Amino acid sequence: MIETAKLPFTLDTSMPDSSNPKKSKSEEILSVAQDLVQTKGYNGFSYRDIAAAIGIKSASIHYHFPTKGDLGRDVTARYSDAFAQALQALLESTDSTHERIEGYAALFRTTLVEQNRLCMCGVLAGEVETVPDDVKVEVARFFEAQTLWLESVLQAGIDNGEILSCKDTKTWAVTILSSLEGGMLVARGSGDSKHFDLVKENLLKVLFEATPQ
Amino acid sequence: MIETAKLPFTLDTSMPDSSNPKKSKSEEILSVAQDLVQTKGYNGFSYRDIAAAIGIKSASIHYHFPTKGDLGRDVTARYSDAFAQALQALLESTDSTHERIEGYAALFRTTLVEQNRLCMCGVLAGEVETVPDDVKVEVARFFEAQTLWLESVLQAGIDNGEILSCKDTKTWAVTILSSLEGGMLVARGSGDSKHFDLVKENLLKVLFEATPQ
DNA sequence: GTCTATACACAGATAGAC
DNA sequence: GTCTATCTGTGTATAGAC
Repeated sequence: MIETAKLPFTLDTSMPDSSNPKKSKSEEILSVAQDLVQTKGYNGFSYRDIAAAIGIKSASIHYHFPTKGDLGRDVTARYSDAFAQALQALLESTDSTHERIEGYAALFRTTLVEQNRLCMCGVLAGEVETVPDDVKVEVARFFEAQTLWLESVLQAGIDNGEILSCKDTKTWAVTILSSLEGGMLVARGSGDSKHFDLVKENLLKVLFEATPQ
Repeated sequence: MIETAKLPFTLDTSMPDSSNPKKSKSEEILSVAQDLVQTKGYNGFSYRDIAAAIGIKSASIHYHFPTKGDLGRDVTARYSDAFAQALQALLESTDSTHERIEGYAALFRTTLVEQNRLCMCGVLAGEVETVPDDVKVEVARFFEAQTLWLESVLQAGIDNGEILSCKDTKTWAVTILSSLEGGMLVARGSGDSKHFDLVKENLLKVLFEATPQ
């Protein structure tokens, strides 16, 4: 159950018609923009790409998001919010630290394997020098939120004895986040998503099996 | 000594004049292009940026590299070659597996902290869908070369008893590579390179201290 | 090899009709 | 809200003089 946890902001490219419960145009734009950032990067798409994908003209996008910086800021904040929501749901779905970390990794895996995308903020971090300040701030906030969530989960795992190897929750939180981000990147660059699975499995093995010293 | 190992392809922005032993124009262009890819991404710079940095006109770049795809391919291949050279030198500088892995991590750290850049192929992996096929191939080759080198180093460490925790060299090779790539990315996105150090320290601690089961 | 000049497509963005 | 039309800047790339 946890294994199949999905981020609740999957792009519904399969339902472009009116069968959806009337998703607003702004939401539609943000969905497409999110997909484009995650697959092509901030500098790898244009308003015209978004417009073509949803069947309007690029000028219309400016009505909803005056500048690309506005769109970038909003799409990143939305991604962070959706992620935070998924993490909260994950927290409430189980008390098991192992299941929580598994579920956490599964969020990344779903993005990579099922959506064929990367973590949005991982991509943006790679081109952070070229994005507006508003976007930079959102990227930093995302990573901080991720580590804080992981730290609290790890601390709970230490408290209930599930985790023996972790002395510094901050260190392990950053390690988990970095390994998964890097695993996605290497998998993408290698064209083989199995690389991500190797990293994820090894990471959890080490975290839960290592002997405290 | 190993700690301060440097990649031998640092951009010599400090020496733009003729005091250098006559670096060719093509090399100069490649140096600037490398810096730009590592800091802004493939889609985050233009021929004009390179031209401005070395004091010529963008049209002149086309004489050396007809298309941006040509430049992208060559700069990526050059990066891979220089990296491979550094890895070979590292291999010959010590027999200690620990020192080798430390030295390996130091290559990434130097890039991040002293050069204020990311791994070129890490950046390119994030926008791989937008780069020419030639570049894609080079990126994949880079990651494969990295894992192969790490595997051989790990195997030597197993053979001489330095490493006890590693049963599958492929798994650990990809884990090390991914952790360092991700650590760079998270550090960059967070604006705090200490995050990289936490990941690197934890990674080596786990690899060399973990108990075999 | 590097230049000027230029072509051409596309980028983000705005004005005003509907 | 979306359109057409348009502006202005920038992108890659080429031609031909020097």
